[in-house]
Amino acid sequence: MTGADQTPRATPRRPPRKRPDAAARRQAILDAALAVFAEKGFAGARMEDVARRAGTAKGTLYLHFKDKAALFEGLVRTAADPVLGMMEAQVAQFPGSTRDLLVLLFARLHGEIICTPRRHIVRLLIGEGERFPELADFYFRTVVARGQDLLRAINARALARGEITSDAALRFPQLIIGPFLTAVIWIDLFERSEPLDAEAMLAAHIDVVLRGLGWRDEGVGA
Amino acid sequence: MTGADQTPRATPRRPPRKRPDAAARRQAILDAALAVFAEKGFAGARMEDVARRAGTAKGTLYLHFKDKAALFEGLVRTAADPVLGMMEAQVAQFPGSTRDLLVLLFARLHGEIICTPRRHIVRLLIGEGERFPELADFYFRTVVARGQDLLRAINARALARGEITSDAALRFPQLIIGPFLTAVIWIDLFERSEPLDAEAMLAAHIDVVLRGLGWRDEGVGA
DNA sequence: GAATTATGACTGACCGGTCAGTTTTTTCAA
DNA sequence: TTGAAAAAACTGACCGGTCAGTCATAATTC
Repeated sequence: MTGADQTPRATPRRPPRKRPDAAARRQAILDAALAVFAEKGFAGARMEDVARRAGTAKGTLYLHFKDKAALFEGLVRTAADPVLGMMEAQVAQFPGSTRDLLVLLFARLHGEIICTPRRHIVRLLIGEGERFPELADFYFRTVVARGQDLLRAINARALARGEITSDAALRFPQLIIGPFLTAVIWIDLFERSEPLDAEAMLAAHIDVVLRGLGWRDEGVGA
Repeated sequence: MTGADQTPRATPRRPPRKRPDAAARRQAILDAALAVFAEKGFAGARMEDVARRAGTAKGTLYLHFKDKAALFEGLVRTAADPVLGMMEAQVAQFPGSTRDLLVLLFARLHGEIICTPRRHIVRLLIGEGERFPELADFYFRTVVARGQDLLRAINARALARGEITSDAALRFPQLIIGPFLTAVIWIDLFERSEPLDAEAMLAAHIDVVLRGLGWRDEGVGA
């Protein structure tokens, strides 16, 4: 912290810390919430634990979020939005082959989600989604639908460039994202029982799925 | 329990018992538990609801299961075991092509899991598994490890028959099962937002993945 | 009538959300 | 510049409700 105006410990009633501004505090709450929700699930997470970890009192949480569900929603929104935005931008102006594009995107998914606490959000949503339909709907609109559009765009691009021949992934983008989901789940649940090299698995997935969609190295026109 | 010394005074024909026998009651509890856990999640499920649905009092539950976690464990065990056993038997003596075998297995997964309340167990496990490590370990041993062995056996068989050339699915059985998981999750969470024809998706998956693994229609030897 | 099985009221712990009170920051008149 | 009051931010004890698990009692069986 700021070393200049540190007050001596003589007066215990006086917290020397300056108040963080609203945005910083909100972010601290979200960070704490991610950790606690990830560890305990939605129902099992205690608001008091979130508060303690964020360095605030419980009441303060309710100045920033209406209730527990709103906190969770805020969590999903802030975690997913930047990653998706970045990917959309990259797809929109990627010059190289579709294979290189997929390699890049899965590397992003690996680095930004699988290897970070963000992956817990995915698993959390899966577990709690059915009990909170409005949350599942929100997640569908905010993340899933956008992700599907992204995958469809990639597939349409590959078809147009003559790199692949099958439209299966256009009809079922789930076929592309499935192993990523599996990896997220595996790491959280079974890593202790049997470690998984997610990066190698996703690389194998790209190979298999592209070949399965009729991959030709240079495309039809080149 | 020896058959020789039947109770002298009792009527030889068993009068219809008013109380259901232990096994039937246990099954009734498990059926009720599946419904309630599926709807509310582990933490949200109330033991009293399970009891009411099973037609017993709450205390009776504790005559059959030590606590809530033991009930959940019993649920996982009884739901998964028969399906896996059936599949193992089928794979062990299947005469036809690997494609036909995969079609058959995914049809089973569709009919026995995706289309039944059993699919909720999968989703439940994903959501709650990290909070109950011993449950995740149990599930891994009971279901996941067996499923992997099954998939590896299928892939080894296909390689041996010269039907495919890639060993990717031997190294990562997750690539085969991924879309099935995705389908389970999708149906529970997003069916309302965007319906998914799981059967068609799994059919497309088989096509893509077999082609991706280097499928040859007749195998090398035939 | 003894043994087994079932019951459901009860208990103790837990937790989301509130709010009266406290501390910090801002405002503004002198 | 000052300092006093108003506004804003924060706190945590508390409340109301929930629920897993218990156990004294009752019902059924043999």
